[in-house]
Amino acid sequence: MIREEEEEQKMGLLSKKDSDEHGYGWSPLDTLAEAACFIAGQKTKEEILVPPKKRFSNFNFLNDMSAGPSNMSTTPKEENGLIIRGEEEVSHCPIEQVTNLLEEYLILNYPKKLRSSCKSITIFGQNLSYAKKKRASFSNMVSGLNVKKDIKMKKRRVVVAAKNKGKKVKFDNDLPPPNLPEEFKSLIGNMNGTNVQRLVHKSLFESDIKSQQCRLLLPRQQTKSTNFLEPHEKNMLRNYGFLTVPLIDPKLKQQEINLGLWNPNKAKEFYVLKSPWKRIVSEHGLDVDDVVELWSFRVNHNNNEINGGYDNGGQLHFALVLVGDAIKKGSDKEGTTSSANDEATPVHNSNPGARTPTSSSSSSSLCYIRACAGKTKRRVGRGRRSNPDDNHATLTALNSKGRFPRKSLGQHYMLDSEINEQLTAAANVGEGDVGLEIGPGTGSLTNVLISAGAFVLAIEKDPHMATLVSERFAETERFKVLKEDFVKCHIHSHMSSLLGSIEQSGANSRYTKVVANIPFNISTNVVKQLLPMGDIFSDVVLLLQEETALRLVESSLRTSEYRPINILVNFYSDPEFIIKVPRTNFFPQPNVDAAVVKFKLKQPAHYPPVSSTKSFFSMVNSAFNGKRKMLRRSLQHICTPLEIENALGNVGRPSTSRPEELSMDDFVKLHNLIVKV
DNA sequence: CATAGTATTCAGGCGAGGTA
DNA sequence: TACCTCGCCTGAATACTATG
Repeated sequence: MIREEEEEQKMGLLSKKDSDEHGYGWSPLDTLAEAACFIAGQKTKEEILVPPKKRFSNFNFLNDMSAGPSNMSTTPKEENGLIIRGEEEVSHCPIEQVTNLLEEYLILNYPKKLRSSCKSITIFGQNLSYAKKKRASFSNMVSGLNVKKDIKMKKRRVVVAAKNKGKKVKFDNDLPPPNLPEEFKSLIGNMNGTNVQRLVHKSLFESDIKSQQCRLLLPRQQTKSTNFLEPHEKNMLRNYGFLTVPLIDPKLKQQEINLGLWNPNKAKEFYVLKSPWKRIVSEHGLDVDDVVELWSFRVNHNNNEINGGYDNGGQLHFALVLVGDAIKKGSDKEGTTSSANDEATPVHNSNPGARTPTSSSSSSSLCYIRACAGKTKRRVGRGRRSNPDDNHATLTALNSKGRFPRKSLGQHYMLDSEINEQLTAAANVGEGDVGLEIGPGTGSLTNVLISAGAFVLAIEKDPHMATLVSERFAETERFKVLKEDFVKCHIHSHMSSLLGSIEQSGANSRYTKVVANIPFNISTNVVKQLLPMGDIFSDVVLLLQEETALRLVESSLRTSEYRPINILVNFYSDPEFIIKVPRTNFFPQPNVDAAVVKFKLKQPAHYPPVSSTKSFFSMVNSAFNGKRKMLRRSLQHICTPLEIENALGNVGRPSTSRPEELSMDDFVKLHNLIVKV
């Protein structure tokens, strides 16, 4: 037990019984009602008007407000307070007595932990001038009880108040005139930036700097007057809580930052800058009292081609500018200088033809919302049917489960239903086919597969997403989901049981196919696992990292990319590169582009003729283990160098061959010759 | 216009959930 | 399990406003 509580027990203020009695199911409202009963004398709690209220911190004890104190100039709103009505003892009770009684009651009846929860009780009495003087938070009343923690809290507050003295954020427009540094003007001009405006001018506070908090609160007064967001951006923020926006940092380096919204859809919405704000703070050595300005501007204004026809406002960008001493600090950290003395002037296409490398990188890393929203709108414009799995639906589905894509699971959700259709088309999925989907996520691809007439078995590792997708397709009998890790599960037995149940239902399955958007980090493992399953699958269509896709499909002899996986791919399948898929189609956006690859699986009878696939791939792996070694050396554990040289001669290769010089057919022949030996 | 009560603002606290 | 990140909540400071 902590020392404070021991002391309180000695004083008879706290007992374990109290703690148990009030530790559960207690509410500040109950306490206040009971305290009011105590003060009022005879009343029971039920007789006291308790207005419905969520926030309990500002209860006003008002004596007989129905009559209304004669000198009360503004009528308090009932919902703000707990009102004790009509009792003589209260209405005529001197205010100091009310205070004392309240204090006495709470000390006697509630342990410290609970007392500290009703900190702010504003007390009004008939003598209002006295009441105002006496207007102190209850925490201050309690802090006079020699309770260490409360004294400490009080001291801390005094320190904070002293620190902030004189620099409290002004609520009016008493801000210095906007003054965008020349280098920012120039850069924004090069990006064809328009609608340049200062959103926020702010001295940094502890909460903006503290590493635990990782955020910059944007004063509401300043942001609400600027109207810097377009309606669809506001909607996205309200629905999903954040928006990724390209930011020019004080070193003119471009990065992305998340703009968050607190208290969405409530009267008091706040904008905050989130990740990677913490990194910006440390990179620029920002500290309390440093002054920063956040500017916003739009790029690609009226450029429907780039904006996907979504709107004419252009893509939102931010610029973070250091002001005053912060500039020096920032430049000291960087070792460069900057000036910020010019008058702010609007930047309007000062250099329309020029696009800096920064700006081009910006367009390649459009914030996900804009990139994907643009696509959706464009499709609608072409008159295509609206799809239930557009970006909005995908994000809504995630939001409905309170999910954010997990990096540990490599989750990147496809936002473009057209890509899902192309995946399905590549596998030529039709009526009666059986599809295996790995990682269905929100079910956007699943939906396309089912619509194409397939029975779908989905394997989902994330239990939340498995629940989501099973709820979504609860109506259909063509769908089954397994909460398993594909890499570890026995896919053969699952497929057998599914095929069995389909046959029992009287349906005839034509082909079994794999169609999946899999996490990039497990793609090679999945490929290795799937391709040898020509006995159950006819086609495997995967969305892979573009580099992986190219390596699997197009790696040629004598290149550093030529590896055992290429032998495996060609041994078991005929691979085909279908299309490239830009990274902007995913949420969250990965750092690489993707591509659709189709593997037409060979039937086991059509595999290259080797006596044993196990010994064949063992030999291939041994050969590539010593990639720079000649085969006669790296395979000498199988047979003698002379025999290997002879075998290579029979294959038509020089005796000094290295593994990257042999095709899959050459390896097959070599294996068969060595095995014969 | 002065006064005093109410409303608003926002820095800082802190707990919850996610991640390494 | 410790650390990170997020976002709601609290309360002091300040602005607003009704009244005489």
